[in-house]
Amino acid sequence: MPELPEVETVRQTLKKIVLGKKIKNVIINYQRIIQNSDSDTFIKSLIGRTIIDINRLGKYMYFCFENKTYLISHLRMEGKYFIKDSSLEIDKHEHIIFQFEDGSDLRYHDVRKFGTMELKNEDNLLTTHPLSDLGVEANRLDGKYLFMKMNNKNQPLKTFLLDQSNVAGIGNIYADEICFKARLHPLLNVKKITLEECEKIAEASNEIINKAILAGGSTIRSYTSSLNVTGLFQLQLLVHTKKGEACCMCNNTIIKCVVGGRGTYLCPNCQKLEK
DNA sequence: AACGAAACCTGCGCGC
DNA sequence: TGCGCGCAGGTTTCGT
Repeated sequence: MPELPEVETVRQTLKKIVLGKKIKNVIINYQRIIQNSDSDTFIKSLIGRTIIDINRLGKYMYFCFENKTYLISHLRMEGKYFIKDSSLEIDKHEHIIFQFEDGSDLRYHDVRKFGTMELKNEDNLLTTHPLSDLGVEANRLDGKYLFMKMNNKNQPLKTFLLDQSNVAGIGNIYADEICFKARLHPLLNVKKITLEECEKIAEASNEIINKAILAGGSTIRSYTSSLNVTGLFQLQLLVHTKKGEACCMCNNTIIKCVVGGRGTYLCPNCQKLEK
């Protein structure tokens, strides 16, 4: 469940529950989720730590501990967190389990095992990959920034928007919605995009992402939701998942195509390649 | 620099 | 019921 609004929702919900909790033990059932550290080091670094904050940049969430160490977590396609009593049986998809001193667990659940976790310290948190490579947050864009980033690039608009070093936090759902709101074709080459159009893209992104955060993100195609929180922004989606339906602006039929290998929804009448 | 395809994984829905 | 295929909200890597 992972674009900016969904990760932000997880962050806010999780923060209310785990702030101040102290880690008693960590269980790793699938090692590959841990990046740049062996299981032993990972576990030893976390035992005794108290969570004092949870922050987010783009789709990366990070836990802050009292000794100025950090744990970056990326949910990728299907990562979720659950809080459970430590005595409850461990689900086969619960790969990393943080056991707190109060008897509760924070369990990382990931059917496809694509998610990642990485330990950082105060010195390298923001200055090394991945956080050092992120562009501006998808709800804090301005046209001049986008226009500058597009300079000398030769690629489709959607590909540009999905590149996290250009804009942090946009994924496949919101990329489609932003292109539609800006009335631009996802395949439109960024070298043809004007400053004025960049202003429209920035405005569309800021508005859509902020509305989605307020709605708790989107829940599509997922039966269980992280922390039992189900977003409602899918009710406000205008093109994504709407193949065959009527466009809300012009009544033409929404089509589905492929851009950069990703399923892409658009209105061929509102979003024309040639103007 | 840019593209596609493959890789990392599992599960679901579909047509036969 | 079973099987194979395509698809999935992400990112990295590799070959052209």
